[in-house]
Amino acid sequence: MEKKRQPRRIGIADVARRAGVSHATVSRVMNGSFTVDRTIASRVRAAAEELQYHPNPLGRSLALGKSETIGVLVPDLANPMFQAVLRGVSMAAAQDGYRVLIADSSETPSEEHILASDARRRGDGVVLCAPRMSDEELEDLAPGLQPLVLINRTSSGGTPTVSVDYADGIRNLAEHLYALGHRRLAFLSGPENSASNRLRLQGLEQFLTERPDASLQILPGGVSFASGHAAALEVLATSATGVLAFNDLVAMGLLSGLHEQGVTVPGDLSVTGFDDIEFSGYTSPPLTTATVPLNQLGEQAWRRLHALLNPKADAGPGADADPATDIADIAEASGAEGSAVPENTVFATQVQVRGSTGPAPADVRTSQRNPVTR
Amino acid sequence: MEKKRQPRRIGIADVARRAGVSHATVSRVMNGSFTVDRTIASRVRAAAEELQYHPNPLGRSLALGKSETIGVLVPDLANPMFQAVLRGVSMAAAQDGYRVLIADSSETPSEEHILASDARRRGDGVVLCAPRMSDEELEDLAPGLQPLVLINRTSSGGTPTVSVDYADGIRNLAEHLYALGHRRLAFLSGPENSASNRLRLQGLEQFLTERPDASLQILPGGVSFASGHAAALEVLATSATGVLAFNDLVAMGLLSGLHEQGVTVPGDLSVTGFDDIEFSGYTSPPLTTATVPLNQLGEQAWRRLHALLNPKADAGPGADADPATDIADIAEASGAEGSAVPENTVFATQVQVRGSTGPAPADVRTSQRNPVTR
DNA sequence: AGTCACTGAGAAAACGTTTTCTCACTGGCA
DNA sequence: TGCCAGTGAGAAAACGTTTTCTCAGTGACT
Repeated sequence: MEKKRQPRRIGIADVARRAGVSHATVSRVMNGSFTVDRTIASRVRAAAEELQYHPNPLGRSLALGKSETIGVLVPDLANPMFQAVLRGVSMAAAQDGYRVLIADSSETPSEEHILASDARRRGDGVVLCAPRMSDEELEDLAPGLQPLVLINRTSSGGTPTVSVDYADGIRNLAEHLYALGHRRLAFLSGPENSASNRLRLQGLEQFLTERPDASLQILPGGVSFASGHAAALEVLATSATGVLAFNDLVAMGLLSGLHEQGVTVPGDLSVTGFDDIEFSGYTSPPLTTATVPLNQLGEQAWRRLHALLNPKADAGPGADADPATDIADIAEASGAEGSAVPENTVFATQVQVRGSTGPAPADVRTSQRNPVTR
Repeated sequence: MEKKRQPRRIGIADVARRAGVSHATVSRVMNGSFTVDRTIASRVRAAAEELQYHPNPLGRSLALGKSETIGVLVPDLANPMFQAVLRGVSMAAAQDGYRVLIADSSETPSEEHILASDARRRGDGVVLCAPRMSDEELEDLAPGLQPLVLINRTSSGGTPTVSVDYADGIRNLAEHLYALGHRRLAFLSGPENSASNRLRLQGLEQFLTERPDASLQILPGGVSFASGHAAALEVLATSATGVLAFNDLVAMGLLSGLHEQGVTVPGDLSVTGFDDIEFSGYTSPPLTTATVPLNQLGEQAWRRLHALLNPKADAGPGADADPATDIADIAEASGAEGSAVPENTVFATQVQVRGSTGPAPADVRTSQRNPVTR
């Protein structure tokens, strides 16, 4: 029989044999080392070309101790907000020659631990995007995940965080409604253990202290279009004239649900979203929301991670050569003084006024509605 | 000085040493081999637990020759259609314990080659989602990418393809407009080398032969919201009363552009999209479109790839309890005979009538409009 | 002419697993 | 007691690279 026609993919050994040199030399040539004779180098390159040789990334990663791949964990890939963030990370990482491994926990906090660990081990670092796990769990997990960057969540261990000023954003939205005459507001809250939800609540609290004549009712909500849709009746059961939804998705669901109930927006009720996802400008009516630079959020997360992965020239003179000591640098830097560690970045939001908000109705609408039991 | 406090991550060797056994035994225990003594096994497990040992996936992949990771190449992560497909693949793959590496070519066909090859080499297989490269390039590339599954594109080499019946879909949309009285139609076409665009054109051609009294004008378009927006004036320059957009994104852009021009939809002009992306039901007016089961598209792509990766028992009765056998069902269902090679799956679409289409205007609208030069 | 620095390439170790091969040991049976 | 099958675990090869170490060869300088 024949010679077992090429059972396994061609490797560096084949190239070496063909070029009549050693593995080492082939490796040197492929990696652009200039310590190889011109003629030999070109011979190797020719052999590689003829054999269509491409180095196996696995072997390469193992030897190099890095895979130029990072993991990104998101709570739900169906959510446009996370899609946008993921895209921001991916684009920015690609720019620097890195790839992204996606992990979707499907809004299941208990899965996050495993997914994050796995994603981390398969790459050089990981980005946790709005993880839903508890603070304790996050603290436990974070040290083992380094290099790690968090989005919309913080951890004590000096882990870089990229986040959005939700408190300020929702306060501004509330102010916007207040300025339109709304005094009775409702908030469709997000997941219990969502950090960004807590921030929104803080912002609203501040709003309430600043505007004593305003009232706020907090309704249990969710994070999806469906939960917004489902909340329509509950919203109508309140006396609120302005509703702040947890995010655009919820707001859009609410809009849809209200429409089915024959409620006019913003005539009867004003609605705001949050995030300014791509299509929030094209709902009917277009959604008033707080713009979040989602792509930049991802991009910045990558920047941070990249800095962690390449702790290159930033330190002062007399930098030591041992790469392992940068751990010490990191530990040290997290201190108070203005050393190498960057502050956590917080993105500001901007109120984007569209059609879903308008002046508070003049008549007392509540009297016309059935206060649903509860 | 100290003992060089754990410079590298702990490996199988550390566990072996601690448990007083060899690497091999640790490996056996970790992989659930039953050929290990109970007491030793538990000792190993204890050691692994204490050391918080997790096998390095890189080493594992190298030895096993597989990484349980696949690559997915999409033309543009910003496009909700591809997001949905990606999600479908990712969810389904995760169900089977696989991860997804994303590669976004940013609608740059020349990049696809490199990105696809890289993604392929880093994983066990790859899904090419609507690649924009030329047929020749695809034919060249496909053999080197196996195991490979194509979405909305075909290749000669027996590569499984999962696709959408765009021809039928757009024909049905055209019929829908025709039934509403529209006779002069326009098509905002997609990318030149998009296979799905060609299919749409074929479907429209068939429509024209079936409806000799209808006319169609083909306008160069694009794939994005922006291109739809930009095409508004050009559309108005035609005498068309019904416009078929390449996809929902373009249709939404067009809607937006038309709105700015003061054109009423569907009063003055009817508009259709394609794909039924998540938010097309919430534009103003809601978009009439053809529903494409995007998630299923991705899911099915994964099924196919999975079948290629695990060419396991599919023959004969004595069905195993493994739930994965439904792959065989699918293959059988689409094939002529019950053989192992699955036919390409084609998903049907369904016209989703919403608010953006209506009866053709009674008056000859063209006379009221300025025929723009060209 | 002899040493020395230098250049360039091969041998071998390293990365962290899995798996085949090999062999020591145990117990049953003749 | 001696043989044999069977069990279970260690040694070593394999996966495909990169990189350190080593050393042969070359030219220059004293």
